[in-house]
Amino acid sequence: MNILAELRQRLRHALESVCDDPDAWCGLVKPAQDPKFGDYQANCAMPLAKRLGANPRELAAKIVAALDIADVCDVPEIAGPGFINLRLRPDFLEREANRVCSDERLGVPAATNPKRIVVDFSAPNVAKPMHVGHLRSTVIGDALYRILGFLGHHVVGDNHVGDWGTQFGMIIFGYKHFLDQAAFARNSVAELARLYRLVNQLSDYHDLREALPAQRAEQARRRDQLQAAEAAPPPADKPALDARKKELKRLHADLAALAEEITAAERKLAAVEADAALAAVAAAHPTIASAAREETARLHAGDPGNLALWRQFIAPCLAAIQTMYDRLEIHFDMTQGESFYQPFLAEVVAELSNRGIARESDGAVCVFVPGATAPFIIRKSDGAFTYATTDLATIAWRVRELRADTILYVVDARQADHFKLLFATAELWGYRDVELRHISFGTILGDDKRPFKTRSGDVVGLESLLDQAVVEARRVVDDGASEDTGESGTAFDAASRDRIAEVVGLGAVKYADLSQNRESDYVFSWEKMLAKTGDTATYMQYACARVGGIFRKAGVERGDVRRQAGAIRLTNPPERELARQLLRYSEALEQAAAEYRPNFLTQYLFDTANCFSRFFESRECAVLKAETEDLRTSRLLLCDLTARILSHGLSLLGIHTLDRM
RNA sequence: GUCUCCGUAGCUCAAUUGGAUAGAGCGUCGGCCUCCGGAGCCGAAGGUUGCAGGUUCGAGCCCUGCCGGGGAUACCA
Repeated sequence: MNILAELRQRLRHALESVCDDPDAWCGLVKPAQDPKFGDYQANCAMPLAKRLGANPRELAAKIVAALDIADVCDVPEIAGPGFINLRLRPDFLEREANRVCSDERLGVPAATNPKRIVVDFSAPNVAKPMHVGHLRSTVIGDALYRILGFLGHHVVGDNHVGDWGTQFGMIIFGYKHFLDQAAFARNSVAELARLYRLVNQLSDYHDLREALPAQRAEQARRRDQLQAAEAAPPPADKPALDARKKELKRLHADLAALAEEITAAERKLAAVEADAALAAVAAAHPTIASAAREETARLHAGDPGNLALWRQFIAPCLAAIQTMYDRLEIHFDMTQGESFYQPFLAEVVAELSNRGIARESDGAVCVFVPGATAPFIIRKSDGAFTYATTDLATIAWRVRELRADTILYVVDARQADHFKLLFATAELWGYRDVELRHISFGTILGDDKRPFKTRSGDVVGLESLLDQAVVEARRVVDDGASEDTGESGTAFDAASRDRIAEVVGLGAVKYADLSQNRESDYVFSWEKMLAKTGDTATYMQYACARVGGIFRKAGVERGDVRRQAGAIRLTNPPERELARQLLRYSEALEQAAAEYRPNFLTQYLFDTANCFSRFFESRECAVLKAETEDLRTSRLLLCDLTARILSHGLSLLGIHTLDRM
């Protein structure tokens, strides 16, 4: 049972006698902020009284009188300006706890009207190695996929990989001109990545070199402009003075940004020119950028040679990213990249054009969404389609073939504008029944608060991050963190230690990302990623291992305790707190699903492990040395239920637990 | 220029969408293994929620204006 939902339902009935729109108000039942206010609180009396012109405390009393919850709560208290405080009855808590104990679904009801939800996540560019930037989409998307699935929805996980864009033109060009046969034979993916980087670097080189004189001229112009502005006599009145100050500051900032851009360009140029061989290659291919674009165009036009190369490249690239997913245990129901939608693109453009939704502008075919400044370009002036076109075709396909009710795009916040235009265009096109949602997440920043890079300027590879996390975890295991207990680290054989390190290490990385509110940017820190104390997956895993320890010491199988005749009894505060917390699992999942925010679940799990630790350490809650046999069974059941919920909750985040660690 | 997001404890982040005395973790300081696993527990210090107004019973959250910082902004995805 979802207790919160139940209380809302009860309140709704009570409100029927007070107002004519109870549905609008019953949502104002919330978990209490402070234990002294009870377990839940209804905050509806104040705003409702205002609307009805009544006294809020009197209205609260009226609501309480109409409220039929004697079987669930003690008599409600009315506090402060009109809060209705609800305290769950001990016998209700016991009854529910015992019910959940024997419930496969741990008290979480399945959705009564399941939806068909497509979760579009991860979506790396297959031509490039995965890096930390891919972690958020992958991990958050996977968690949402699992949570929504457990809640009973029909979920389709789709990895919309980038397998058809300009990067393949670059690789094809690189393959034709710079291939190292031996390296390709040894490790095709690494060699393709090298070719991509090389062509990219050379294209940049020429572009930057061409742009540099103009940039320098611009820099000089702005410097003069700034000097002139600074030399001008300061205006007398305050507003004008402020405006001038602001203007000067802006000029300074612009100039600094430009200078930085020029420095970066110079550094890139120098990197090529310092390497004689590289400089020679660059000189030999002055039009490399357009040549690469032409290779892309030929591929898109169906050129047999390029298509054959593309096929040859795509398989090992997909296999390479698959090893990453295997390690992270990320599952997709389909991996349908951009290339899949290629046959539908022309039709999308034709239809939107014919229906007057799109029109030509400067040679490109665009949709001008009312209220938006930038156009949504569905065909470039050179005739090529864009990812806008692909995304539209993808919506059509998912609605037609998958009967999607909802499509979630787990994508970086920087693409918010793109999705706004995409969704608006889809609506103009007639897709009004499908719910399209951008599950946006913030950028990973470095210590300098700018998008994350290592000192060398490269992004941190995903694999090395995972490796380091596992190595770190292995070190803790080898140190024998729990050596005092008689279950020391040294008691584990090498295979067990590897397993523990892998579970703990990967759990730490995933949890660090999931416990963050996805909307906010966050500063990447190895320390945080590798942490094993505090609000970490390790903390929950440790709680599970402690439960395992208790049962080992008791010589009892966890499943057996559940099947025995005993029952949970709540005889003191730590037991009660723990039980109440365990009964909230359903609420936590609903909340996480409603906002598509896994951090609500991590928060719940941390609170739960915390409740358990207090229970575990409390002298009044000894399990094995409980005062009576009944109490011992009751507490064993509480331990078992705690571990089941922690374990299950973590599994929905893609994180394993261990019986011992 | 326009649009958009953000500013919370020394640091990294929460805050149940307008609720009661703003919470965690890390770090710092002080207590806990004669007791089921110390990867733990208990406690302390630490805040004018960037600033100034406004809306109301009530504001970190909503409105206005400033200050500061990201991001996006016509043919890369």
